[in-house]
Amino acid sequence: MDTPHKTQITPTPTSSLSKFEDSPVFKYIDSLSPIEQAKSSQTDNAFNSLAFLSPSSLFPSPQINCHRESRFSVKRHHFSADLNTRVLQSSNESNASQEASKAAGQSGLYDEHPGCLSNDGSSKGISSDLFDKQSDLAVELPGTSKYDCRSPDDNLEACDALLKKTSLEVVEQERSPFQRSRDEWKERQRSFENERDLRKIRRIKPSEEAAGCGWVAVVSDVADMLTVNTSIIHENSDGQDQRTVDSGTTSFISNIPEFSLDNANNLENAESGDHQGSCKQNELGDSVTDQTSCILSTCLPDKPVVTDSSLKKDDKGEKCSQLSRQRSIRRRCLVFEKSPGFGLHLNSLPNILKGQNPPNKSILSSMKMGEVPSDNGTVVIESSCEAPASIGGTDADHNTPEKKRQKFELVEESASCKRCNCKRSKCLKLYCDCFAAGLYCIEPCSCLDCFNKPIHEKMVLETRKQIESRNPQAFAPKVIRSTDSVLDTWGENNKTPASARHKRGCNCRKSSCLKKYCECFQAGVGCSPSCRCEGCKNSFGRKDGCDESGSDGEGLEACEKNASDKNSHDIVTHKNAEEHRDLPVPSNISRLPLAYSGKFTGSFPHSIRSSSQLCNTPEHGSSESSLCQSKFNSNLQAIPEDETPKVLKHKCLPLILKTNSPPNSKRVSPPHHECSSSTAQRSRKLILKSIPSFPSFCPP
DNA sequence: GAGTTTGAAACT
DNA sequence: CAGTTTCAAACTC
Repeated sequence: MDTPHKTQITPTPTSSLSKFEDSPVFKYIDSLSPIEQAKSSQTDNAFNSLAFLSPSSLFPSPQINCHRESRFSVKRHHFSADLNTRVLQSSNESNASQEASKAAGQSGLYDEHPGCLSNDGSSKGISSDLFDKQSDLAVELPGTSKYDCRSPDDNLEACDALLKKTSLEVVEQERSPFQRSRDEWKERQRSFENERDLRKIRRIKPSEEAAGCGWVAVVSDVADMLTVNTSIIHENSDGQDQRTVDSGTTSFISNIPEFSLDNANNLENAESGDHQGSCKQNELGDSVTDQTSCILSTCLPDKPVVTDSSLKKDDKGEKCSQLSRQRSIRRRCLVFEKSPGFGLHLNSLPNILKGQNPPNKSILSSMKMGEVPSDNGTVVIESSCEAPASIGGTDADHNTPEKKRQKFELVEESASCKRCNCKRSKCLKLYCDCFAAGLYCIEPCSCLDCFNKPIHEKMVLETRKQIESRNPQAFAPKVIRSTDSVLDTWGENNKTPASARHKRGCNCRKSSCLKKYCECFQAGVGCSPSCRCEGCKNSFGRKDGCDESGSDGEGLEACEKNASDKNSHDIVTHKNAEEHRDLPVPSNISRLPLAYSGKFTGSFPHSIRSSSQLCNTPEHGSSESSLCQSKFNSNLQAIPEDETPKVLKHKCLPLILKTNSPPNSKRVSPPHHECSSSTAQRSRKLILKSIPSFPSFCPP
């Protein structure tokens, strides 16, 4: 780093020093310090150090973060203060910051080399360039004697010697105000380091790391910090790992929504390198994972994230396996902060069936119920076959560790399920499931030349905007739960589970709407008049009105009886639709598509529900879940609402709900496998009524 | 796993 | 808006 001094100052150390001492600035500083002239070099060093810092560096202004994440800027301080007070006091603290400094120093890359931070140097780099500069400068300070000396004369050795000499003298003296301020500055810089490291977590990209930017070290530092965070996690006195993240941690977590999967993986990898073999993977692993999951769930701001207690395992062995599973959830979701309404989109339910037949228990158990606000603003209460029972269930049922664990697994799956194999679209078109779902591609994806990654955030956002400009509904849920009025329009006979319908309808010509080529079928909904399909035989409901779902077989005879085949579905009519109304129907929640490009976001409070919260409806016995499994496989019809399309495709069920974002492309509604299976009585139709908790998304 | 089919998305 | 092309998932072998 060249400094002005370098060019302005004469080459000889002596002359430069003397000139410095003669300078007005030096005199001024000197006048402020009781240090005698003889120790001016010390002062000089200090001066040089600080001289390179802009006032804003010392006194960061809020605008530092103004580019992005106002949330962050607000909460950051919280975290900073919290973390710093805890971290800085810990014995590890110095290591973390020192290593961070070291890493930065070794790489020699600061923000003057934005490339190391963000490949595009724009989207992310821009947002926090200022901050990074400040913090980077701060990082340099601690070990900057050499650096400082370099400015005037580039004679490092001379400066070192001088510094040593003067420092020895100064140590004995009363610290000057200037020194005190310097100490304060150092402290502040540590704070910055911490924050900067945290921010860097978000921006590190694998390629950059590979480029030797030393990010591994930084990540490692971050890991340390995250580990420290675990201290914030409280454990039950009984030793059970019932942890909860305190508000501070939560804030922090929510402040780094862009914690990328890659980063997380790197972090994890780096860590596992050291501790591999031991499932101990420690707290860092847990911490990171927990936080990551929190991040996922906290893509919705302003709500505390309660990590599911299931995350904590009783035994380490389980922890290990869990960690490996958790790896899969470390997926960064698109957070379109700049575009109101965008957000984490977990709506796109992953393929539930694919590769998982029958769905595992965890999934099934998690599909208990949920509510989904549909586009039209109605809230669809998702119910499972067990819904009725669950309603009368007890909290105890779902609070068991096992239940929690299942829920967590579900979250993992939901977050990691989506994947694509795009080869030409660069994952920036709706062809890409991940992109369409508002998710970044992750490791499991087999895409080529993928641009749908956090490092290309800007491009992703732009592309998204472009697509939306063409079709504002492009990212809106394709399948919506119809309102009663709409249902009327569609006709009684044509109601599919939950009266859901594909918004645009399908256009099938050869598949007879009996294969997943058909979006309606894939979504588990019947075809509607809006479909232009030919020879529709959609087992969920034909567009001509023939509907197998015909309660209790009424329409079965009239229609082709596919009921017997795997695609036949018993639509369970919920006799007690009213019961659903009694369920805790959060006005702001449910399985909303987490990424929604709509403009309705504003109408929804930012709120997050933890998976446990989401599933706070009494859960049903696993036995029932089992009963439903087989059924579920073949019919996802019970999936009430809006979108289920991807439910069929992926085996993930999102438990993470983001309410404030209205439906994004693929909204996920937990598949409600109806458990009508086991008994005749269960074949009753489940009629899911919408609950007008929300203002209508769609203007009349 | 490779090739084919299919229909949505994108383009003209 | 319709026709065509592109694309990736679904499907088949």
